[in-house]
Amino acid sequence: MTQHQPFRLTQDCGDCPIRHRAVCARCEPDELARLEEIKYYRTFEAGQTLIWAGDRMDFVASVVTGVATLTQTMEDGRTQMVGLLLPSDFVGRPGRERAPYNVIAATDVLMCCFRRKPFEELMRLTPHISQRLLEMTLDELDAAREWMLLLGRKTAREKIASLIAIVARRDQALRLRAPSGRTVIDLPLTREAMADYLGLTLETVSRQISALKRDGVIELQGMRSIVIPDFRALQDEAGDDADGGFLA
Amino acid sequence: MTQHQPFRLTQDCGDCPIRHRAVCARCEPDELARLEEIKYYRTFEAGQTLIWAGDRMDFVASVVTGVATLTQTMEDGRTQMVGLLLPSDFVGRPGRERAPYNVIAATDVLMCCFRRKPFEELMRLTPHISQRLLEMTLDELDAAREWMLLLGRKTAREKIASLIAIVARRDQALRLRAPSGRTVIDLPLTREAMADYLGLTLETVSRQISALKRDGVIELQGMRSIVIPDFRALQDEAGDDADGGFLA
DNA sequence: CGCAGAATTGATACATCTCAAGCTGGGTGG
DNA sequence: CCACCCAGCTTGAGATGTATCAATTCTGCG
Repeated sequence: MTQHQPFRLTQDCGDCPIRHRAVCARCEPDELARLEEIKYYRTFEAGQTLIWAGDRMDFVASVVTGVATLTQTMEDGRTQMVGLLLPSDFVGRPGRERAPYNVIAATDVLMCCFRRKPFEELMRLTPHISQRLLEMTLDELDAAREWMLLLGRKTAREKIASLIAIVARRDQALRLRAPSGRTVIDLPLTREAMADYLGLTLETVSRQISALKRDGVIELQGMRSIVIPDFRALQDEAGDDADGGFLA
Repeated sequence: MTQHQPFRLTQDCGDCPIRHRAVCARCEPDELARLEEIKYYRTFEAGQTLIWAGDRMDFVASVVTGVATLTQTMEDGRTQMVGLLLPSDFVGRPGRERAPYNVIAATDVLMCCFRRKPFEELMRLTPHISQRLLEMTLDELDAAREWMLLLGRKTAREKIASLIAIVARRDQALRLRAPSGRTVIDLPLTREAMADYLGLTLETVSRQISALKRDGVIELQGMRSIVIPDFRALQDEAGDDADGGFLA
């Protein structure tokens, strides 16, 4: 399991690993100070459900470390993941009482939380927060739409390649460098979780990963770590435009 | 083809049919006056491409009447619709130079446009606009996520039923009443456009529509008008939760 | 009337699902 | 320290839903 990085729960926002990408990214020092007053940290264990669809949402939060999934379920049990929450992503929606999706920790997760009401109040006073939130929501909408193309039109092999490429890009974005030649990523999802994300069955996921490995597009290190010998080759398999527009 | 409703291009915002749902919905009279100064109307004919993916976006706009589609295309021609723009929907993204998707008029369309720079300026001054835009973007994100469930996990029959149900709900929301027993909707999409929305082929769309008709779930009036004898029955076919959470 | 784009319908192919049987690796207790 | 256990993974064989290819048949319109 992924370990928490050592992280004091009295962490100063200035040292926060997601400071430059999260909802607080645009805040001036005084605004940050006000956020700091109302923030509190919570940790969740891998596998734990943070939020149940339909529950009251009393807080909103940023993912600091770890990975969580947003999941939607039909009555007969069919489930579709509708979002992958990586460090700096925002959870919850100001102005909405109830959570529309299940939020599940894929690894141990550290969240930076704000009670909803005070946060909404603060949003009214500090436009930098709502500006940044709008920006992030628009980015998420773009990501959701890219995912719609994947779900509607890509083959199983392309879907797997796309998932790996997307996680690799996000991973590297946090480290502020673009994925290049040899890249190693941590993909903390079970085959079943990947299947739920990609609209496939876990057997098909397994077969396609085996095929990509056989063809030398990826290598596996243990069960969760993936080596990408040539990122461009992976991107070709994903069927994405060559000029892969990474815009953040 | 759908006709324009008679609509003076010097229309007063107070009489606008989308006044209470569009990006301007929250504006006070003085804010509205400022918007009114910079707005201008444009019409587009059915079939026309309003915006090409990759083009500069010099304006943002609201759909006043008509229907347009947001479309994403892969190099080999596979296409996926990622959004259906109905009256009151917003097009374009403040702060973004280039359009990420094709926007195509499905019917004749009337748009209420704002040049991007002045609009962005106005957004900074009038929080009611950015608040409303955030709200609308969050709603679109929810819609996109509902669509991800459809694309990833629903059968062809459920997909068709869902599309009809969603359009019926949107249609009735504009008229401020919920779809009940007998409902008639206008679905101005070709079979091919529906296929692109649903991640199917046009033949499969045709077959499933025939099947739903055979089973009495829907009736066709001409090529574009659909009668829904019993909305609940349609919703069952769509596989949606019975308590269909329509939240706007 | 006749044309062209759109829709329907049929026959067949194929990708993915389903069901089922092993395999693997890391943790546990004797 | 090793055998066992079990969740997660892999692989196989066959079923099935949707795509593909190919005719027709509608429908609106010049």
